[in-house]
Amino acid sequence: MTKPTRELDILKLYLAKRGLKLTRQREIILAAFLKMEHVSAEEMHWIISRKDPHIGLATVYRTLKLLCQTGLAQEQHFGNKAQFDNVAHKGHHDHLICTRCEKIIEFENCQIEALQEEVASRNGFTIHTHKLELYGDPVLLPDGTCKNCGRDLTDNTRRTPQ
Amino acid sequence: MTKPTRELDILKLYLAKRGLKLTRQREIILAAFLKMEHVSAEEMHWIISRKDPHIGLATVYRTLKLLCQTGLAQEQHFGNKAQFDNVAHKGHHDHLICTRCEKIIEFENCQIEALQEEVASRNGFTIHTHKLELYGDPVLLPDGTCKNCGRDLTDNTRRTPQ
DNA sequence: TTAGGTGCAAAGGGTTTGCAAGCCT
DNA sequence: AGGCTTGCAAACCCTTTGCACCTAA
Repeated sequence: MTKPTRELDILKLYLAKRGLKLTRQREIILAAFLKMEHVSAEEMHWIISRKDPHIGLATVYRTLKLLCQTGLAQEQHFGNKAQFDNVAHKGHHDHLICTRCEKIIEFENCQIEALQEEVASRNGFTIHTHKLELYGDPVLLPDGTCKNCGRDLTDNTRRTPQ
Repeated sequence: MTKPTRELDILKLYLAKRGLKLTRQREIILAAFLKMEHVSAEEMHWIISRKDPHIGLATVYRTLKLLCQTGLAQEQHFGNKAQFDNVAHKGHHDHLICTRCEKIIEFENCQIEALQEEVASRNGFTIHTHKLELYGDPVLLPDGTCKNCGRDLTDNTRRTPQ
């Protein structure tokens, strides 16, 4: 039904190992998930509704959690909403969040990670995972439009850190 | 009623400037807040219930948000719960979170912050604030007790990153 | 055939809001 | 006195759960 991928194999293996099943819904959700950097459950629900309008939101939640268990996804909370990151494609990364629009830029920086390890070991811990979010004001052009998204942000209020 | 502090002055000024009022509830909550590094709304509600059992949870939420606006507090989300950090006392800091118990260690690291600025400016942003959480496994002693909290953690499951 | 999975709707937990009564200034 | 605040309860939002009906293996 879906074209075979390395990620599908990972999922199949995970399921087989514990007697779980590969369903049509899981295949559809995985395929959609692999096409993006990150999604919230509701976004995913909306996206796959075009493939099959009968898949329930609960199934989306259950499947995205499942993908986290396989290591293909990673859950991140922004405020009170959760996002699921596609780790399979890009590896671990951090987030630079625009405080004026909804844009989220992903990045990675080895030097920062190294310093994190240092802090942790100084405190008697080994890092298992981490989360770094930078909340930034975009540089605006003279006319008040955002250099990044092009919108006029003169009067916008800031998005607060979460 | 409460002993005067620099923080109380900051709050008074903020309120006066926009025609808001200093109430008994706000004084009680601020005084309690200044004694701790961070609190959740429910913890705060419980703590001040000893001073006045009639203060509602909604008032606690409203007041903690107010403290964020004054710059005395900063809201941080851990999973689906929010914590309010006492910025007034310690300045900005990051969190090292034990994945085995509920312990949260606060730290700050200038080198990491400098690298963050670098990442942001490379992407056309100036950092307004940030959030860094390290999720770590504590070093266990030979008998399986945690070097940090002293509890036996042999069989515990991990706390997941949020 | 038989776990395990699904959809739906209801329950949950944390946070916010509407409103009448209460309190600062 | 007038408007900001409060407490209470209901509303909200996102997420999880219970359950009878499906479905992969």
